[in-house]
Amino acid sequence: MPTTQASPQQNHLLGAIPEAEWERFAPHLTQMHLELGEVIYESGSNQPHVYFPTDSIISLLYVMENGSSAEIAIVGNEGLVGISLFMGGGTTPSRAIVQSAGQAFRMKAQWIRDEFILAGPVQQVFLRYTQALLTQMAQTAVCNRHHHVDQQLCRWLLMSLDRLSSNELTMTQELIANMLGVRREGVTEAAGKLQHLGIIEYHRGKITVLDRPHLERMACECYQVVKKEFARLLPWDNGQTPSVASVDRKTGASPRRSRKTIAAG
Amino acid sequence: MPTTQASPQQNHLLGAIPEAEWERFAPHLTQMHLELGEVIYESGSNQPHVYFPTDSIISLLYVMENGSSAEIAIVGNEGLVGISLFMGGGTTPSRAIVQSAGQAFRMKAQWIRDEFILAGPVQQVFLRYTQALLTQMAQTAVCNRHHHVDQQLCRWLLMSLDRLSSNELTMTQELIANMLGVRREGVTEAAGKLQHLGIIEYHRGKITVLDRPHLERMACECYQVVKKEFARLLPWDNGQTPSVASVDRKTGASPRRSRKTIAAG
DNA sequence: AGTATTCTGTGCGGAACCGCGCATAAGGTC
DNA sequence: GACCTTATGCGCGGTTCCGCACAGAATACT
Repeated sequence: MPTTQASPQQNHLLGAIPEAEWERFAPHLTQMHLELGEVIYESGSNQPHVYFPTDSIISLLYVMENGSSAEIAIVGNEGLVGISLFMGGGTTPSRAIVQSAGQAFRMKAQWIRDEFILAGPVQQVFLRYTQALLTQMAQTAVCNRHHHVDQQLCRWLLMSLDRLSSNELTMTQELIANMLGVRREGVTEAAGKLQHLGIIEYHRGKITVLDRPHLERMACECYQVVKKEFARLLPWDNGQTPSVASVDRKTGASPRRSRKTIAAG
Repeated sequence: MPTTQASPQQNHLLGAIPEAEWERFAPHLTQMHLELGEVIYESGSNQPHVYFPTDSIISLLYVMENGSSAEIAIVGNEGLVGISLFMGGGTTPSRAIVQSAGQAFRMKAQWIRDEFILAGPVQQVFLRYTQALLTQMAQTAVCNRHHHVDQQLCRWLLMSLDRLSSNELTMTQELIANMLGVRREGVTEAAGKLQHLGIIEYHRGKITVLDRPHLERMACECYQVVKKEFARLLPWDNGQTPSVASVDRKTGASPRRSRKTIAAG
């Protein structure tokens, strides 16, 4: 597996860390390749690292006693996995699993804690992200209650798409079903409809989105609510255009600086 | 309406603030009476205060475009309403509404921010609570996905009960239905079953819990998951016995101090 | 006391999903 | 090319919940 060199700033949270803090922060980052299906973090166990995905996607999901599961939230290059480390709990009841293979940077728990305790800009950025994540979870609850599988599939595809640079997902319907917490056949049916409408196209685990605007129209309001809240809370991160430096607004985060890569893991 | 004098420490979060910080903190608290149905906070609007319920209960719920709603989380004397103030966002997409009338203390947004920015024990306590709240939301999402109305009603009754000192709730089935995001008739049916089993008894908006252990057995695992996580994250708050000083564990929170009441609002 | 309002109970048809079993087909492997 | 594994398609009966309509009963109002 080629461990491509990636820039830490491809993760928007890392990209938002001001120069002064970055000097302390960067040396402790290690690049990782994350495999599809890899369990980054198991429910209730101590989490030794915080992960900052660049082109990978990680799902937080809860697995019930009877084995069925449901996705709580999804994390890509806009966020990080491991908030319990700086929030104080150390563990969470959910599992973190790689939903789309790719690169991520990670950092030892202690370094994060040390930086966080300084209560500087890094803390502010992480807390804002935590609130955004909270909104995502809340909206997932609402969506699970009120919306149909068809709409939820659209929302899910869009959220995954936002966290990748391409319009193609590598993901079987079975896995999507596990994330959404529904039957595989339910996803088959919903995906079939979308394919007939010419919105997506898929073959054995490869889903290509052909008509994104249409997909957005078919999704429930939940998608937009979460997206807007992320844009509001993390204004430097304006979704679609990750690597373009954007104007900072009243957050104490300074603009991009020269890029440098970090030793690969 | 009799504005009974209450002690701020009846709120477990306030009760966990160490003496030194308390000196700064307490003078800015004002006691309030909250009416049933009162909207403490409206979706997207700026929130001028943080609320610390003592014997009131506040629900966070999201109201959809079509008017239907779903509860995201529930806050009683174990917590606070208004985390977005110190998390950095200032607003949230959800509404906060009084689900059970009673007393609460509140504090101006700016005072909370000032205290929070000191990054001391108060910050630690609030962040731990935020993580607990996050768990509650996550579990709500799971519960909405997988569990039946019967089980959810049990969970909801238990969670409300935990936040009150009595075993009686003032709450119509219609309101419960709005919280759970289901039909009123669904709640009628579920509640009817519980009544037939002798677990609860209700008459026009008064619900009395007769057999709590049985209720717990009928609830889904979600209730225990959230409860345990609260106990772990907020160890001074051991549920059932609010006003008993308990051993502190590695949280920087010191034991109870002499009680004093604050000017009523 | 009489009336209005609110809360709860019930029934019916329909929609969305579930669990299960099995058929088909697309790729990988040798 | 033959085989095996994996992904997707489809059908069937059953359950849960929805939307709607309406009836009875308890409380509030005047």
